[in-house]
Amino acid sequence: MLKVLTQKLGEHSRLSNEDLATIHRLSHFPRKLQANEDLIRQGDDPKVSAVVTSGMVARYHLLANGSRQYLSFHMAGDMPDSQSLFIDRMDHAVCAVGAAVVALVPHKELLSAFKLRPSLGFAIWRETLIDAAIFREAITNNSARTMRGRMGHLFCELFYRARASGLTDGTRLALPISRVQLGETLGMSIATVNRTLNGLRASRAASLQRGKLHIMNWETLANISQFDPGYLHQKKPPM
Amino acid sequence: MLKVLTQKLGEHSRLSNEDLATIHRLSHFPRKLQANEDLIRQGDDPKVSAVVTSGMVARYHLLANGSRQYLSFHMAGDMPDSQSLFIDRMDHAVCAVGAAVVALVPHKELLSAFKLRPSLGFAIWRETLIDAAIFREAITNNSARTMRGRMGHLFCELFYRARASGLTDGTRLALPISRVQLGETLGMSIATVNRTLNGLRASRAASLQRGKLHIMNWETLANISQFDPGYLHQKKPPM
DNA sequence: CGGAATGTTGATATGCCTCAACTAAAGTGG
DNA sequence: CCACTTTAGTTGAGGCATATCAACATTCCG
Repeated sequence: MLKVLTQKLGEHSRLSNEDLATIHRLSHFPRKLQANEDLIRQGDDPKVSAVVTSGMVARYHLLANGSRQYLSFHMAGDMPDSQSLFIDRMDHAVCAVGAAVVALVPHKELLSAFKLRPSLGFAIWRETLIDAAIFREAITNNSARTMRGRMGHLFCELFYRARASGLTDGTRLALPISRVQLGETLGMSIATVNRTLNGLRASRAASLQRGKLHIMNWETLANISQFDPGYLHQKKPPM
Repeated sequence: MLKVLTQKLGEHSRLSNEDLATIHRLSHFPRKLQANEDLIRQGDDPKVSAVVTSGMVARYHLLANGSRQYLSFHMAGDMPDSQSLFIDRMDHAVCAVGAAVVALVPHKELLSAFKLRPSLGFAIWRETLIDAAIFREAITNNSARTMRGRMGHLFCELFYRARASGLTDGTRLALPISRVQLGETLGMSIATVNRTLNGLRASRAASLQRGKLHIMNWETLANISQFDPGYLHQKKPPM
């Protein structure tokens, strides 16, 4: 079940056999999440960290008016709450996007594993730094790009990351996200979400229908959104 | 010279005397930066990490059209390029905002210090996680708040962080940032930067003149921007 | 099959960007 | 130290992109 984690870490870090063995010795408990169910809430102080096993989860800020700002999306192998290892109170929440399964690993075991094998800790530290790079890119995306560019960039990133982990189906990716959520991710109104989606489909770049993202033309989409995968820091680019 | 670092880490982590001694044994070389000078460029692969000694530095993305998206601001004690410890190619640049001095510490020494004393590594890891929390807040700020709220929130955050490190002068803080940079931070045009600044001053909340941020009324400003410092994860809030 | 949630599209209003003209400040060389 | 140049800041007018509102269509789910 933690195979997804070693695979993910392998995308950017070199792990020794000892490191791998240490990971596979960690206890872990599966937890199934329904679509939209919260895994962690803002203000929580969890004693376990989650590794996504299947499906997709998202981080979000809960705003004063009750609406949300989605911050990032996480798929198989990702640790969406790695920060809770070292930070007590959650400053954001994590919920399932569509149905999902996570494996819960006790903080205590992770921390002693890091003390035993620093290189393993460094790999997960690196993973959290890549998370931060993704956040930075989101700042730029939502602040400096057109609506079209924003949406295209999000689609490029999600598809690129999923493809690196072998989660895509040719040119398609399961992305069970609503229009409202897309708007709360990209900082646009629902009406604009729809019109932008229409535009991308009309340009034969990408479409999102019934929870499936279809990349119609990668070149076009990457061009529209100025997508440069460097910030994902993968060892070998799969495209 | 690394005193600023131990003080900063002390804001969120408990360090043993051994940890402190290990930090003070690190070699470090000062580097003076002129206003606007780059410390690191996008694409670099630095072998040293910087600790800000005085002044302020900023991270930014360089965009295709030559303009910038500023991502974060860092003051005394901060490590604006801690990520380069574990990630080879810089996905963003770091420059001085006004004149600044940094202390450069070789990666090799930091890494062996972490292996020797995991708790020290964990403290700096925690620091990078707080950085990530600040990035997340910037996503929300630039995506979900009004122009007024955005600017107010940035001012609150910078002032709050500076105050925690004893870098403020009553209600004033040196913030040698131009209108253009402010616009490239908050995703607004220069004209809007000015009008928003006028609005905040007219509301007697805050003003920015000749590189000095003046918090005229903290309550008002925090209210305007829905500022909640929880995400900064400091042990004891100074206000 | 019925009700609720989600998605779609048009009309209208408005906040922000763009452009432009101007002012103030800072830096430079004689 | 002052004239000159350059850079940064300020403000108004106008147009446009996007939010808002509203009506309706579709899908989902019990």
